[in-house]
Amino acid sequence: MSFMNFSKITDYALRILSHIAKDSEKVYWANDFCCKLDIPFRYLRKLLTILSKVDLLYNPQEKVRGYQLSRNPNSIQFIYIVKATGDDIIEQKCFFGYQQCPLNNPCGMYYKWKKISKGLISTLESTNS
Amino acid sequence: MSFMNFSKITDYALRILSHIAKDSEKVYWANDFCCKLDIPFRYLRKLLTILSKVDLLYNPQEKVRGYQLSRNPNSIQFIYIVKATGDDIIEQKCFFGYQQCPLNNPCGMYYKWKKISKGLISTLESTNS
DNA sequence: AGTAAATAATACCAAGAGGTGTCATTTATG
DNA sequence: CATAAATGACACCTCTTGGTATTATTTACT
Repeated sequence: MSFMNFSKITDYALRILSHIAKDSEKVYWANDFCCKLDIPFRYLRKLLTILSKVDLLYNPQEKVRGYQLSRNPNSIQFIYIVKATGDDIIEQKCFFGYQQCPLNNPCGMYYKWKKISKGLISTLESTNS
Repeated sequence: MSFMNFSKITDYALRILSHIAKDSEKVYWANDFCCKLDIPFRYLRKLLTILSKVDLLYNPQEKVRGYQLSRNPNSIQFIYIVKATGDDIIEQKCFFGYQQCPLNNPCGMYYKWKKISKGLISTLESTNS
């Protein structure tokens, strides 16, 4: 059922970081995201913790609440967010789902599929807010 | 975790139908697919029944075992197989996973994403074996 | 007729993703 | 100091997908 879509957690992470990037000086609280970004509150809180741990977000000063981007928004590629939240298996499987092609030579889908996934990856690499 | 990949059932269906297309005159049995296509036998059997019901496969003569394509392989687009096995939600969500864009105007990702998914869809539509 | 092989139908099981509840900890503020 | 608000940690629940087991039915073959 999930096809050409990111997992929920990746979607949510992209929403959050894009939202923060709009005003990267501000310190955000969980409440700031909850309603606007349509993410269940408890799940959001869990996700924010995860994003802090992979160093995408941080608490701006020790012992102060809230979140900010951990670096310049222009330096955070979408591909990094996607990988950080688990969707890191791009290109690993062939079109037919085999871990490695059971044929000796690439099948007819190989180049078509390669082209599509390359296009997506380059888009994710070139996008940062 | 599932990103730029079809669901298992779609993968399997594509494997099966592509395999049959190699010799569309032959009558295939479940056993013919099992090992070659790396699909668990019980699951394969269930899937074959599904593919019969959506009219991709059929039992060639009433009261005869086995499966054949229900039509000319050249007329079965990959997109049809993908949709028949449930992965039919292409293009329905925006890049950020919203069911509909919460902005009034398309966001910056809209056209990039559209381009990618259009590319995939046209590939699936133009591929039939 | 009897048996084996293939399929249908159905229920069940397992794992992972998405989501919730609860409690403890930390800091700001009165 | 006491309280409220925000966060962290952790256990737990639910739903879907992928996969298995069981039984019944149908047909070919002897």
